[in-house]
Amino acid sequence: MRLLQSLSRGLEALTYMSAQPGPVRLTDVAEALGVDKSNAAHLLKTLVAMGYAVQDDSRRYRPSDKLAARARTEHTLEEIVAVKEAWRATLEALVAETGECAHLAVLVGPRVWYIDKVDSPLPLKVDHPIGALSPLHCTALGKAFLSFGAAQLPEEQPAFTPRTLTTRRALTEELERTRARGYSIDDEEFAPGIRCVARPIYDADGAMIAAIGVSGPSVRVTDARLHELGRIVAAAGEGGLQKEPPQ
Amino acid sequence: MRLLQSLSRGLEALTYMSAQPGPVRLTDVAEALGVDKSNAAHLLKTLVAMGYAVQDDSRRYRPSDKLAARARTEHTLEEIVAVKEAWRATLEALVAETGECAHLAVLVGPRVWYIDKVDSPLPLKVDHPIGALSPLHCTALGKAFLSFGAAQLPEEQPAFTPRTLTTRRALTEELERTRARGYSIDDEEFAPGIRCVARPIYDADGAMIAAIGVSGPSVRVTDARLHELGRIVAAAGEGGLQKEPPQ
DNA sequence: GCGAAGAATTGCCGCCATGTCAACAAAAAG
DNA sequence: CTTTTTGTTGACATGGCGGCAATTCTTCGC
Repeated sequence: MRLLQSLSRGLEALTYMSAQPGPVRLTDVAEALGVDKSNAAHLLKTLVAMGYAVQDDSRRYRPSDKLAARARTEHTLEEIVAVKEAWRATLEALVAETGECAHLAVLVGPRVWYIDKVDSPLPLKVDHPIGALSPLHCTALGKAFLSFGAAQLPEEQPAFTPRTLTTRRALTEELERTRARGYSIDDEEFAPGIRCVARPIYDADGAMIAAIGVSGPSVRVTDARLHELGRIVAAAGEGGLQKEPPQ
Repeated sequence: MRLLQSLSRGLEALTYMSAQPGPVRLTDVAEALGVDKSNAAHLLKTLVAMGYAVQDDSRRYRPSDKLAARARTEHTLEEIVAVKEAWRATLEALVAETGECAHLAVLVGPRVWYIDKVDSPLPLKVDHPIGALSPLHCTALGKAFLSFGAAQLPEEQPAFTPRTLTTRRALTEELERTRARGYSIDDEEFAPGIRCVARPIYDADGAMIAAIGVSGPSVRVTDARLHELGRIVAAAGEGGLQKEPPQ
């Protein structure tokens, strides 16, 4: 079996850098790999050009922060916190405009994790606490990830209310409708009396990084109001990040 | 600038695999990269031999699960949420035992991000909301990451109170004391009237993944009480995860 | 501020590692 | 069971690669 030596050596350089506590010099890599420093330079330049390493200001190299994310199809904590901070104003604007509460969530395995929220000022309100986790198949934020992001429909779709969609077929059709609509809907599927809409937030590479949504009690959110909220949420987003995946 | 084509192509194969939802066939990689399938075979065999890809039973390839671990300076969201859920009972036990509030935080760039908390039942209490971010150099949770984790001392250490340590020398000495003690201390350095202690939580590989701490108002937390809280926090932790790095 | 030492970059050249092709083997599909 | 598709392997030609040396840049010590 023939292996490619240049590829092996490049990956060895990457492995070496990953094992070091801090950024490394070019000569360190050359010594560690037992190659000429000009070759080490070519290796490192290639890793940088391909996005697997970065070179900092002091001419040192370290593995790219995107390396893990690239491998796991997941974003770094810093990217997630950056989105949370960038979209805070949009959450506040949504609450100001709609009177209902607004949430932001990320995907964690088969669940969504609420990372920010702005409460409604009204006495009757929805409240998903920051730090809470919810399922994908019966929440608007979760359906956003299933429709527009990398989430996979979990093996089981337990019923939370009489309105929960629990068959693969019903959910697949619902996700098709969601994609066509541009925003997802939870119509009292997760909790009785609560209706929500949500839509994706994409990163600069066009991957879905978060979902943003608005929730209200069903006594206030009529059918017409639900779709109005959906359009408002679909149009919201001026946090300096892309709203839609690039063509 | 000359890049190494074999290395580029190998990394392109890795990137392609990372972007696919499931394992890929050899011919998929060959088509995606526009190379002959025998070359794709050599590329993939090399990635497998170097530990960056694995081949499953159906002759398909996917990025190695260790890819992220090999290169990462960060944990996945699932690992973080697993820690949060595993340590919830410990937070509650700490509050029951001490009467003060307890927090859990992760490292995000040059800050800590509060991901869980249990409030003190007393009317005078500390409250860092879940989702809040705080600096490293003047919080107990942050100092835990600086002492026991991968955090680097930021370039600037602004004063938040008259007690904030703001020189590199003073902070380096404080972090040495913290390592010797086994828990970190914030002695009204971040906010007047608030004292905190914290200690690291490690993952199975011995990397620090989170910090857990207890905070109280200084009118209640005397010098002696502060160290007592430190010892309690240092001894806490029965969430099924390691408390200390492996030898 | 300057000179020395160390680190990094760049151009060149020889050669062997690599890419392609074709034949063959194995697995999947009908 | 047969056909098609996918994967493997050996051979060959060549251009991509590795090392060397010169040059440039950065850091360090005085």
